Amino acid sequence: MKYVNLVIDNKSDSTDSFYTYGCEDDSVSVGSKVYVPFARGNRLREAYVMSLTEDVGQDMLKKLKFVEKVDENVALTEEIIRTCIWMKNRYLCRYIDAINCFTPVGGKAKRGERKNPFGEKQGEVAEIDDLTGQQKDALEKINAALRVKSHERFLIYGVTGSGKTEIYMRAAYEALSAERTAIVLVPEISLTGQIIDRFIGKFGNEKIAVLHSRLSAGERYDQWQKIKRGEVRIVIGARSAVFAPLENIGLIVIDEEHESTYKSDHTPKYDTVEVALKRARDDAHKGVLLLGSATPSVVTYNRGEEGLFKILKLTERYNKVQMPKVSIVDMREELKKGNKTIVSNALYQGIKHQLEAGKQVMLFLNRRGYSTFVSCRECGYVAKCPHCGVALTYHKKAGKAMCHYCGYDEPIRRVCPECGSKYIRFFGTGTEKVEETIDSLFEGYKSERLDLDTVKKKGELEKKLKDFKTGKTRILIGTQIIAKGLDFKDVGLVGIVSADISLNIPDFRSPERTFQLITQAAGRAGRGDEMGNVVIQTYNPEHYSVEYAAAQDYEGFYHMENQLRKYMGYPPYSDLFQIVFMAKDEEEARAGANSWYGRIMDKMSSEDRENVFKPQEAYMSRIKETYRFSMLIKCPKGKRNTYSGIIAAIKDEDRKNRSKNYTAVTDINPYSFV
DNA sequence: AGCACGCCGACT
DNA sequence: GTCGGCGTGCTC
Repeated sequence: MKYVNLVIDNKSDSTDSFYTYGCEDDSVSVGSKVYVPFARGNRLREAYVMSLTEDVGQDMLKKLKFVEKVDENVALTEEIIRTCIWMKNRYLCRYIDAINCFTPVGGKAKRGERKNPFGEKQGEVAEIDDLTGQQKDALEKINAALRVKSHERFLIYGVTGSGKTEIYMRAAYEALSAERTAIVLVPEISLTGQIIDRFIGKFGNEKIAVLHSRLSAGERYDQWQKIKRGEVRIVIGARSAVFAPLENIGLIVIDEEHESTYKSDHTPKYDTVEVALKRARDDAHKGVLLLGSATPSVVTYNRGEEGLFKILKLTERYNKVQMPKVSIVDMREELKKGNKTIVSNALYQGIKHQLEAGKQVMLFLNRRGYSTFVSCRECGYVAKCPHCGVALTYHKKAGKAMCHYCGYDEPIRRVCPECGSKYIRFFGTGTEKVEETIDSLFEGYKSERLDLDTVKKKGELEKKLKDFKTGKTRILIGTQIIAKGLDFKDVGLVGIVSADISLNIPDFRSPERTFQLITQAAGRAGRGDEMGNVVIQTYNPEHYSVEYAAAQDYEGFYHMENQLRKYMGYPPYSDLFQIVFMAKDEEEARAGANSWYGRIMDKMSSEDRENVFKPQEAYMSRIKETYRFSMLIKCPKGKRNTYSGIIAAIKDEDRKNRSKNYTAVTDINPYSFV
């Protein structure tokens, strides 16, 4: 007879704690999935064993109930349970939210084997002449850590086309040779078929499993069981694959580590890089964490400089392919010359030249965010918050320009405060407009548009990409969806229609995203033998992120941006806690936000209070009839536990209070603040 | 009395 | 989240 501490699979905050049950089944241990009678109805509930207890008190014994059934198919490991407890504290979610990340949700009894999700794919065996010297050095360091089975972290900073994938594959090979396993994470499964092909080509079909959110419940269950039974040694997938139930993990690769898709946007709002690090360093694995990017996030690179990651640089392109030639077009000059369209003369001439020479063209417009910003068409002035340095957002109803961080607002100006012109405009352009303009300018050349709406239809994306690959489509217009990882040999020109849209999103990461977008997009040009061309159109040609991107100088950008982050106290020098309050009734949401603000201020030291910003109406203040208020807390380095503790304590107060009519959702270091 | 409904509170 | 318990108030 033993006692087990369980977490009940109950979607409620108020039952988010351990319950002690008696257990007579010897096979039950930490990580077991069991069924227990719960609450008055004693209905059988799913539950997970979090820890074992030797003894329980007398009063507890009186009400003690017993484990009734064990589910042997879904046993988690102790390492997984440790990671779940860590996730609960780090992301302020429920235990069960963390546990559900690791379980094969929707795992119903299966009706025969489903077909392999790879289909008849045989994989591609890429012909690698030899590794470059830089690749060899990097690989040798990674393999050395794998050989002695010590936990180490590496960041490969390698320019586009420098051969990072080849290093991932060889490191995975080393891990497998030592009878260990590997996880390979990619930002978007549908766009990374190339990596999967190459892994299958090297390791074969049977050793690899694929995990991502687009699998059906049954497919997911099959993959999960295959991994659990030890039949596969490598798991490739999108962010949720970091939860693969592998044992003896030697290597976790995160390709394009800077990508926003690694931050989960629903509960639990985890950061994949952090979870991967937590798992890799666990004594059960002592694995190597390997991040790769051509444009590492400022946070990761800073951690590298601080010694938390070993930085491995790959500065040469494979086969000595030249970096593209980049030019910046000042759109203010275009306006002065009387060109009011979104295509500058330089871009027009560039496209024309490429099309006539039989080459292809890619055009990017990052229309992310609905945020309309306020700008002067004559001088490029953008209304910014004097306290936060981020662009102010136009609020039509209030007739004001507002800051989403601190709540500062100012009236909409009719006249530009910089140059006095009357050409103050609210910007917000989409890819459709670009398509329309391009089609009228280049009649007879087939163009296609690719953005989020297109990806939603299954098969549509693949078809459009195929048409471009075969040359049927000559001009591809898209959002950042087409900026990542795609490899087309005949693209002679990449045009960035407007660098300003991403630059002016009211977020401290805007310069970083702009730099990444331009660099990634530019990397699509000239992948074949000839040097490619890139044209960047902007109203901010002197902005450091545009200049450094045009110069293809990551480290220059990093040092500039890092200084600014330090000065402003943004990540990596702080963690940003965002708390969103939601309710059907506007006043309930407002009251909840104000109550939290008051209680947080009460619990904070006077020095910490200045890091708490007053709650305000969220930018999207009403979604689906739910009102939203949001609050931001800037948590300085080293105070994370203190601040998390305060928030957890307030959640606890709320847990017991049934009269509250709002929901508070915490997001630590959210991807987007709008 | 008998029942429908809604609120409350506890869940090991 | 979800259930049973219990009070209220309506109808027979």
